[in-house]
Amino acid sequence: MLTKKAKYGLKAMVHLAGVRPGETALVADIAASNQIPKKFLDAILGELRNAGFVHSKKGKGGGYMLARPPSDIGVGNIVRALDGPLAPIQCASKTVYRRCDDCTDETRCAVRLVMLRAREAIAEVLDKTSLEQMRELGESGDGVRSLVGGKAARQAMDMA
Amino acid sequence: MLTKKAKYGLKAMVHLAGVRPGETALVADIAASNQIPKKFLDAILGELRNAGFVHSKKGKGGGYMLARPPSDIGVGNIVRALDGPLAPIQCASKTVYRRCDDCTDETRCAVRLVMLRAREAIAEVLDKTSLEQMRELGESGDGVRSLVGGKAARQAMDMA
DNA sequence: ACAAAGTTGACTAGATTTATAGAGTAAAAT
DNA sequence: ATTTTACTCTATAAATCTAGTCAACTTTGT
Repeated sequence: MLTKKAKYGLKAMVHLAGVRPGETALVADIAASNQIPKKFLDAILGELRNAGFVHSKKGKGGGYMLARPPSDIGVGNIVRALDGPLAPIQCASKTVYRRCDDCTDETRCAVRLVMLRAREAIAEVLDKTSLEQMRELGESGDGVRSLVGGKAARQAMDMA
Repeated sequence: MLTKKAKYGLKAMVHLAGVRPGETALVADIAASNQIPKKFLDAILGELRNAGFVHSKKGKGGGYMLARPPSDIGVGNIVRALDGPLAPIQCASKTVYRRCDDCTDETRCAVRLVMLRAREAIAEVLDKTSLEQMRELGESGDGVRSLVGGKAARQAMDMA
């Protein structure tokens, strides 16, 4: 299970992917339109800033914006920044591997071997979906006919 | 991330799948050979008993045993019993679905739509692996190679 | 230049869940 | 009755989630 931190963070990133490039969004607005506790979102966006995913600006006209185009940001990496490794257990993680204290022979741990496969499956979805693609999923309203049909819709939006 | 409860529970179930049918295993033995805090394992096995996965017997010669043959027990269902739904967020769960408080239009929530796919991927692995198969993975020792067999799998091993 | 208003950022605190330990109770076998 | 084992209840430390207060910075109005 994702923590609420990651869930809120992903929602905020989708929101930021929806503002016109160069413009900013206020924490208060992101919080209101996504029903996220504002102070919690403050902290979350702070972490995302430290991780280099977003830039912030104080004062009037300030707010948050994406640091890179949403097509360059992988969903999996957002989750990693907020919740840590995708792997169900840390000894099955590729990015932040750490040995289990309770395992003598890791290469024969049945739980780890299954969770390696689960990690692979999760990463296959989350690392191959960009923030832009995730946002398009929500726009089209249906998850099944997804990645191909969304691009034209996005370009239409940008023109408007 | 799985909680330690689920991780320990899975290890205990693998252990139980390894005792000869009809025989029991002691909590103390399971705890010792898997480096699990005994009292915690007590509680975990209690939950697994309430969920119908294992039977227990008190007194001398007592202990725990599987309630069904390990080929009839899905890994996903063990995880569900201990940690709840497999889905990264509850609104993406099929077994224990619950609406998000913070979502107005669920069918257009980008986060949910991505997590539905992640859930599908996780369930594909965990629900199609039986406890018996999981245990066999650990027995063969080079489970990664024999399962996936590819270059990526070998690299994952190398990191460990 | 200065004050005021808007906005992020940092620090503290309480409520809830997770992870662990201890002490003792209940049942079953000998 | 004694021993062996599962089971229950309580308690503590850490992490998660949320709210509140105040500080730091940036623009705008005068």
